[in-house]
Amino acid sequence: MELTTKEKIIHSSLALFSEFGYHATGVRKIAKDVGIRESAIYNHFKNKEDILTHIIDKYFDSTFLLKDNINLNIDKPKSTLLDIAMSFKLLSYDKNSDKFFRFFIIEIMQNKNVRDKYLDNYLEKQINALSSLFFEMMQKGLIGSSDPISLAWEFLSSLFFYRFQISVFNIDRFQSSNTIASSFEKHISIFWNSIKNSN
Amino acid sequence: MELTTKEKIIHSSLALFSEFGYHATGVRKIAKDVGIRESAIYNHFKNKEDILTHIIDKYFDSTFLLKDNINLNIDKPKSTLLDIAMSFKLLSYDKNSDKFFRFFIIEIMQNKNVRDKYLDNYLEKQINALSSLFFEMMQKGLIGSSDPISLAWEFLSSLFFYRFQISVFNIDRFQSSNTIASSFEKHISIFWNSIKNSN
DNA sequence: GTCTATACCGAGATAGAC
DNA sequence: GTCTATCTCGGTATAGAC
Repeated sequence: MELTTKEKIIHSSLALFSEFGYHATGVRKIAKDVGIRESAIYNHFKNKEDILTHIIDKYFDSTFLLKDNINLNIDKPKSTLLDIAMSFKLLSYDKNSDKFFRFFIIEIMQNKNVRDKYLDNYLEKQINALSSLFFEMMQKGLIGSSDPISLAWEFLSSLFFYRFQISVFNIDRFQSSNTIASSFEKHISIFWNSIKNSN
Repeated sequence: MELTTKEKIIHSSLALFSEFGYHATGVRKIAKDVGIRESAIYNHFKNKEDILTHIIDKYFDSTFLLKDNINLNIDKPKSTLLDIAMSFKLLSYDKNSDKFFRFFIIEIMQNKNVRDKYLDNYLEKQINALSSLFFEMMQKGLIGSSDPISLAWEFLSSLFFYRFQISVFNIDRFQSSNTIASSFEKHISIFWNSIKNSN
C-alpha cells in the first residue's frame, strides 16, 4: 500500500502528537519523519493547525465509535451489555486506536473543538443510547426500576476508565495492561448482578 | 496572606499550565502573570522545567490522595465505601484540586515522571488498599467470595471516571457537572448491591 | 511537488547594572 | 531580587528555482 505524501504527513504527525503533544511537536520533526523538507508540508496543509484539524476529523470517529453491528437484542440483555463491553475492549487493544485515544485525551483537556466533539458526538450519544436500552429493559421487567440515565453513567464509567488505564499502561508498561484485561467482562458480571430482576 | 515571589510563580504557572498546557505556556506569560520580568524567574528556578518539577512535587499528593481520616470500620462496610466515594467527590468539586487534576491528566500522557507517580504512588496504592479491604470483607462473610483485586479495579474505575468527567465539564460547561453530581453515591449503591452477601 | 534559502518571530536563557 | 539589554535557538511560514 503506497501512501500519498499527505497521508504520510498525517500518519507521522499523529504518531508524534500522541507521543509528545501537539505543541511540543515541531513542523521540522514531522517533515523529518516523513522524509521531506518543512516547506513541502505547506503544499498539503495550510499550516500546522490544519494538520491537527484533519487528524481530528479523520480519526475521531474510528477512535471512539463502537462497532455498529452490536446486537441490541433486548431479550438477551446481559449478552447485549457484554457485546458493548467487548467493543470497548477491542478498541483498547487496537494499536492505532489506542494511539489516537491518548492524543484525544490530551486534546479534550486543551482544545475546545475536540472537547465539544467528545461531549456532543460521543458522550451524550452513548449515554442516550444506553439510557434507552436500560429504559426498555425496565419496561420489560428484565431489570429493576430506577433512573436509566444513572445506570448509563455507571455502566459507561468503568469501561471508559479501563480504556484510559490500558492506554496509560501501553506507553511504557505494556505488560501491566494484562492485569486489567479481563476487567471488561468482570464489569458486566458485577453490573448485571446488581441490576437484574431476580424473580 | 503574603505570597513570596517563588510561590507566586508556582501559582501562576500552575494556572497557565492547566489551562494551556506546559509547552504552550511561555516563561514570558508566567512572568507577566506574576508581575515581574522573565529574567527574575531565574532567580527562583533553574529553568522552566524546574518549575514543572516543583509543581508536581508540591501538588501531586493533594490532588490525588484522599482525606486520611476515612473510617475503615470493617463492620460498616457500605458506609466505609461511601466514605471513600465522598472523598473522591470532595476532591472533584474542589476548585484547586480540579485544576491540578486536569494538569496531571495531560502530564500522565506525556511525562514519564508524572506517569510513574500516578502508577506507583497513586494507582497501585489505591488498588492494594481496596483489595485488602475487600479481602477482609470476604473473610468476614460480609461480601461474596471473588477476586478482591478485580473488585478493587471495578470500584475505583467509576469514581475515577466521574472525577475525570467533572473535570472536563468544569472547563466550559460548568452546569453540566450537576448531571453526574450524585453518581458517586449511586455508584456505591449499585456496587454494594452486587457484592453484598444477602444472607 | 519538492527543493534551497531565508524571513521573522517568540521561545528560553544569561550578563551585568541597580 | 529585579531590572534592561541582549543572545541564541528553534519555531512557523514564504519565495522562487528546479
